[in-house]
Amino acid sequence: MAVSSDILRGHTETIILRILRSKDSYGYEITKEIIEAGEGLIDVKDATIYTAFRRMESDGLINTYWGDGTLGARRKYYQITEAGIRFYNDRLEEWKEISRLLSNLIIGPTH
Amino acid sequence: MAVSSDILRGHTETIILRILRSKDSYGYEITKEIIEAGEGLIDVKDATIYTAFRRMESDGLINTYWGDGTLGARRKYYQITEAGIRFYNDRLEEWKEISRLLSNLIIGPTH
DNA sequence: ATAATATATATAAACAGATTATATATGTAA
DNA sequence: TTACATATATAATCTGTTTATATATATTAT
Repeated sequence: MAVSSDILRGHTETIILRILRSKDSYGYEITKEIIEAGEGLIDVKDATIYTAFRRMESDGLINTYWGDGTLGARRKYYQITEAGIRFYNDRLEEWKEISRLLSNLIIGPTH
Repeated sequence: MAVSSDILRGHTETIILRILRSKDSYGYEITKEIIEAGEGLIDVKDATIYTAFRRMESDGLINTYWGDGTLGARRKYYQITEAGIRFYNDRLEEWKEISRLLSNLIIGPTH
């Protein structure tokens, strides 16, 4: 019963960066973390995360390195860059304003 | 200094329906109303509104009629349908949940 | 007068982020 | 040994938004 995928659109990079701000992580873990926090309402496809990674890496928002390949399926870790931190901070401030404006627009003045 | 157009994506129809819930309106007026409520942060192109109208009309969310064409530029008015009201109510409840979850995902547990 | 601007609608083509479908490979539990 | 969870990757497709363009009337400034 997940929500329209357009709802996440434009927030995917911000959410990934928020997670990477506290610790390095990898695609599979980030996907699970978003779905868990979404309480059954938010779904993210793995392909969305991996294509976002490519974009963010070429934009200089994240760096990447391979985890210890000797055990289990190999993990590719991502690390937030200085530019990524700045990008996140901008988007965070933006969200605080935008969420208020969107609520005004969606709920309206009668409520 | 408007925000990424992806932020609005998926909310456009909900916002239009919220406006039409209180009174019939037309494209130009709705566009101005959204931009004004957006306090300089939210921009919507007229083409976005008009293409949304087409979609919503074929989905049965709105009906249309021409305004009095004898004065000024002709206006095409839109009216919300019963299906449109139901659609809006669903999206409104959805937004109340989603905005909370998005805040969790974007701001994180440290704040 | 006439140029500029505001009001008003419409649509084809381009853009871009998300999904679908598919491929590959390892570890673990039944 | 079958099934499932873990783990990454990308080409093709989908879809809502933007860009660009066209058309037409009303008002304001020069």
